[in-house]
Amino acid sequence: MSQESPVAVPPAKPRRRAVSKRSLATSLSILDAAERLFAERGYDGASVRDIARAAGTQIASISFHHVSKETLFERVVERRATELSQLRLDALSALKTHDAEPTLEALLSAFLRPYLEKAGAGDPQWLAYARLVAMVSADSRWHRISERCFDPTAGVFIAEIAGLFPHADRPTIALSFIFSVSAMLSLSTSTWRIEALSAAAGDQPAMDRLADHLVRFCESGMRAALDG
Amino acid sequence: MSQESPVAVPPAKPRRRAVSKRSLATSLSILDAAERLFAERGYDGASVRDIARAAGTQIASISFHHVSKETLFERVVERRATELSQLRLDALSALKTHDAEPTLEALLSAFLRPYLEKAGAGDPQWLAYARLVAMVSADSRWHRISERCFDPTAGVFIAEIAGLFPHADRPTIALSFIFSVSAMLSLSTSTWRIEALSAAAGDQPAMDRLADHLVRFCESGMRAALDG
DNA sequence: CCCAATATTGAACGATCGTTCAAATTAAGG
DNA sequence: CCTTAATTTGAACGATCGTTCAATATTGGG
Repeated sequence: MSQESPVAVPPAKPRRRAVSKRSLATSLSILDAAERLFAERGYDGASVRDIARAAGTQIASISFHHVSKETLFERVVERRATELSQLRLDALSALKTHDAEPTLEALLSAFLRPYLEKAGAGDPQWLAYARLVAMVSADSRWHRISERCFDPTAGVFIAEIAGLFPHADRPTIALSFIFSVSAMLSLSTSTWRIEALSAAAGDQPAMDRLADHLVRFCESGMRAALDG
Repeated sequence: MSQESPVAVPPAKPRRRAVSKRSLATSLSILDAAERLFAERGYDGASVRDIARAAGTQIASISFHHVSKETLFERVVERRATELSQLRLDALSALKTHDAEPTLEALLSAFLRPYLEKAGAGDPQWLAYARLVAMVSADSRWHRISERCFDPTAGVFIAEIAGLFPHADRPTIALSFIFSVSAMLSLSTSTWRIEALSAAAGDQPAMDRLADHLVRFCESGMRAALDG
């Protein structure tokens, strides 16, 4: 309201400075630790103190870099979701350049395989990620994340599948698609994963067999449900 | 160590008394409220205070009737698991009296339909239950519950299916079975359930179509995965 | 009906939760 | 190099967590 001096006030340009390498490393290690602990114990089961300890920082750094626990969770999910969506859409466009009409198996493969390959490479962060997706899909609390991160890409593939089954209505196709996605997620969420998946992690042939099994299951299941 | 009086001590028989009707009602309403809140918010997300308030009792009554939050959770899961297992095994034995060799579709139907019929009857408690099962299956913390409540019955059905596919090895059959179960659970855990399942609850024809769709999907998926 | 076992109540316990703050430290830009 | 914004630190906040306790009320059995 009052001016302390009559001199011309400089436009007060708050110059932005580049982020330091250390700051970026801190922010990243928090995301990694949060991803691991959220996947292990769920959103409410993982405390920001545990996350900070696992990341090797202070709890206050989490608020500084990621605002709050809730936005931290959203950023953890979003980070890999965008990468995974890109891989799926790339696989889809690669399909559409080769053939005029992709097969159902090819479409399902384009959607299902990118994650399985990431998890099969043995990256524990990717193994944890599927459990996060399952949590987000199941909890209405995270409905916003689901809409923003997963639904658009799923919609593209459902539309493609709809082209192959002109006589099937959209809800029926969507239902079959949900069956397929949940079967994929079960590879990471079912407890037996220790003896099957973890043994297959880094073991590419075993992971390939798992992926083949899944694609064959979903392809045939869909065809039976949509042809009738 | 020291005897206060030399008189013969009576054997101190602590006579058991019957539980009052009110006490039983309290214990039940706690189980119901816990089932609803655990399913809505997860184990860590639901507080015993919220559960007590929803049940219309005091928090201390929860400890009195159900020891701790952890055993309360176990009892909530166990209650319907035993009922559901019985329904499934009954359906299986009914199958085996009619035909010498049940079909794959009949086996899957015997396993999958009992829950869908319970949920389809419109009981919100049964609708919530599938979300609990999904939580238990995904969280290694509840591995003990899973082993005790779900694995035995699943093992029986997997053994039956193995009889139909003599050339398929057990792990492959188990994997296909997990795909099927996760597809069934997705009917309750996927967020779209509000508009589809709840609308279908009480609407028997719609629920029947959902169940038919699921059984057809799993039957065909399994056959494709196990025949190859 | 009376007594003892059972059940409910209301309050409190210590522990941990997510968040916030001022002070200290680090590093980028002129 | 020096200034200053960016970042890290350690401590503290109020709120809520699961559990426990003594006191009170209720109920079944003789």
